[in-house]
Amino acid sequence: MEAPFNIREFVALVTIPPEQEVLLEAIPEWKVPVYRRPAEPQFRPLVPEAAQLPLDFGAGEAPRAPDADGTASVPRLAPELLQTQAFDAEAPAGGLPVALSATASSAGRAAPGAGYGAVQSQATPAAGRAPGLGASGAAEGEPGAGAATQAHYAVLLEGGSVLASRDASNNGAAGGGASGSRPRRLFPMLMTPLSGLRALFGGPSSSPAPAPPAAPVLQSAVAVCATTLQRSRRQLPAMQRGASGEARCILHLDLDCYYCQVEQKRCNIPADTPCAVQQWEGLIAVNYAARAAGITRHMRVWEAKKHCPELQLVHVEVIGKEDGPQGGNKHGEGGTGAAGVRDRQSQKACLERYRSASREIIALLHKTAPQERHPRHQLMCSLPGAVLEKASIDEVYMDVTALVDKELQERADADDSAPGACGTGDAFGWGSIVLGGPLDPGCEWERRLAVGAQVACRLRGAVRQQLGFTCSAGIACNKLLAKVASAMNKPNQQTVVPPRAVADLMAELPLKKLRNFGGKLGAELAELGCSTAGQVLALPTGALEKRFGPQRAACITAAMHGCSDEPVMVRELPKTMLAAKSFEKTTSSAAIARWLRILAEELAERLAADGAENARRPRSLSVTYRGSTNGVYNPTDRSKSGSMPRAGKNGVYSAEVLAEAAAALLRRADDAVPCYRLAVTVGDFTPAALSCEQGSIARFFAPAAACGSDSGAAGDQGASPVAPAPQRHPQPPDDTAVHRVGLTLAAAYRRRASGRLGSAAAIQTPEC
DNA sequence: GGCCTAGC
DNA sequence: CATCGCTAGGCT
Ligand SMILES: Nc1ncnc2c1ncn2[C@H]1C[C@H](O)[C@@H](COP(=O)(O)OP(=O)(O)OP(=O)(O)O)O1
Ligand SMILES: [Mg+2]
Repeated sequence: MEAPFNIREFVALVTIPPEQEVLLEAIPEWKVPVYRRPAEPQFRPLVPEAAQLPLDFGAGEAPRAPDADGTASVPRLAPELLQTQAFDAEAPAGGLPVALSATASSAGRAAPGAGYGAVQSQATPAAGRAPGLGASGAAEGEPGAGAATQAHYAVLLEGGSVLASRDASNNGAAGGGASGSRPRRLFPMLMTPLSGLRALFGGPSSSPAPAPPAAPVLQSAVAVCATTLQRSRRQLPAMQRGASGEARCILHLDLDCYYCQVEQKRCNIPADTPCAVQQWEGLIAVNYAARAAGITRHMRVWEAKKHCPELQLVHVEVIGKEDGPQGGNKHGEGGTGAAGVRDRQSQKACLERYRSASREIIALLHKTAPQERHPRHQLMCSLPGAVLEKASIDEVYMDVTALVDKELQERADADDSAPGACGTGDAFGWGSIVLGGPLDPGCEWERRLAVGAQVACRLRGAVRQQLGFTCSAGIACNKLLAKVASAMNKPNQQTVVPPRAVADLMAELPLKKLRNFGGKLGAELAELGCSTAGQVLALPTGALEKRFGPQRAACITAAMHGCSDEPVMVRELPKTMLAAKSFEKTTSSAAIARWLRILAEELAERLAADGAENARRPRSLSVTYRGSTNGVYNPTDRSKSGSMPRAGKNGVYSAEVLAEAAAALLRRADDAVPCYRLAVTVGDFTPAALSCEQGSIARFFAPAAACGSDSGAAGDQGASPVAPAPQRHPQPPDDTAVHRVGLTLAAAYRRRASGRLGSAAAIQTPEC
């Protein structure tokens, strides 16, 4: 479990007498080599939902909601800069500085104390859950109300304890014209005292003992840093914002002809020889050399051979004993190309090779762009490195916003004033292709994307060099565009989408290339005469609403613009696991039982490995079958589900038990026979103790209990082939039909909208 | 719980 | 005909 980001553990306090604002201005900013982003200085709250968290650490301050328009009446940032005390050159043991806080109040009443999220919820979904500086971490002795204007400033450190607390009153400190009421705010901070020291006083980073700086100078550096970060995240075009309103940098990585690469590596087939992976008679992956010969996925083997006789074919691994009626789970496979012992009638495909390679890739990505702060590289606040979402067996999304911040901060720290080196990352000779022309280092968003491109390059280099796989990447401000981009230049390339290129990109973009629009939803839009996103946008007003309703219409329109605030979710583990086999029609219950057994064997094996690796076990089990309705083949799968049977002694499931439980579920179906396909699925994982033994031994102790809970009446009927068949006919798309298209899209929007209004914490739930 | 859409 | 095998998520 990742420890959620938590502004807690340490706090140093700063007093900022108003008159010191003048002093601040006297410090030429160019001398403060912090990462500074040019942006217009209007204030908006960073994270509206976070504003409602109990962030106050001044006693008695009540959380305050933002104004109706989502903004809050916070004046300029200037005052937070300044004079410090108790700000040690040594990083305190409890953590690193993560935020600046400033509270001010005018005479007589406590500051409203609105807390603004000190962390971006995008980059750190967990932050929503962190109580921030809850009452528990409250500073002592923050009286809040005073006679004159008071200011309370703090540097918040990780963790939670409050080291000290200090107020500044207008009177006491110095005359300065007092400003009025200033609600408290928090600013994410990108540097620690140490980095600030080095940045300011030029000690080589290896220098053991940097000279302590004058506290005020240091503080202003810290504050400028925070300020610039703050500014850069305000007032973004909708397209660039996440749900939090912050700019993001999103990568989409997609392995090139994935299964082919796995097999070519395994079988030592050179990349430039035409190669395809077959599953029985169909191709499921085709490498680029073979694509050049016109071979495509879903081609039949004979067809492909016709196009390209020298095509190297590799069959996916198959399991299950060939032909014999018993299931002995022997892993067989058909060599590189030709003679393999494989029998479609008795064996099933096994995709474990690709799953396991996928896990390695994910692990490497995770390692290369760590989610946690580097232990030695403590110069940063503990914003997480990257959020990784496994989107399929060969794709990931990564939110590298925090990494980009970090990189830019480090450049600033190093006074690496080589703005020209806003390179697109060419370390490996895999330059990015930038839509709409080269990136402009003068544009902050493009600069950020350039850093994202470098990160992508680094990640691809790691995958290439350490695992031998090439992949392509898209770099953009949201998932939608990043995915479009990653597919635009393949193989082994990456594509950047700067905001200025989006309109042109979308204008011509075929709908099929947009996630969620490749199916029936896209087909319906095609019925309206649209084949590109631009054409959808050109539809007469009301046309979309008429067809899809206002909600879905709004979602569709946003997508057509290239807008999406869908967050990159922390997801690296599968939520369900299934084994499936389709076969020729069978009415034999022995054959069905045998298939169930083979499926269960595979599943049991995978489950054991997963349990050992991830300390979890599934609670639900379901059987999917394809049968007939009214005696005629029905291509629509149906399913029966129940709860998992009890695991064996060591938490390991035996294939027998699994198979029997599946069979019991199937018995509850009256239309499963004749049967054309079976699948067994497990899911609903829950934490479980690690099993100490690997599955082989536990097989001995198969608890006889069949189906765990419900369905005590397992012995119900089996036959009655001609059942009442309550099924409808294949529905013509008339007006009365349920209109299910585009629901996913709309639901995601609603979810985030409610997140903004209600509990921000609910948006992301942790992995089990 | 069961079915549907969308994707790789 | 129904290309296979697999995953995620939505609605009722
Ligand atoms: N319909 C399918 N049935 C079975 N396996 C599939 C299917 N589609 C894709 N796969 C598998 C094989 C692919 O190598 C892998 C990744 O898919 P995908 O990324 O779409 O293509 P690809 O990785 O083969 O080529 P590309 O270079 O275009 O990404 O998933
Ligand atoms: Mg791919």
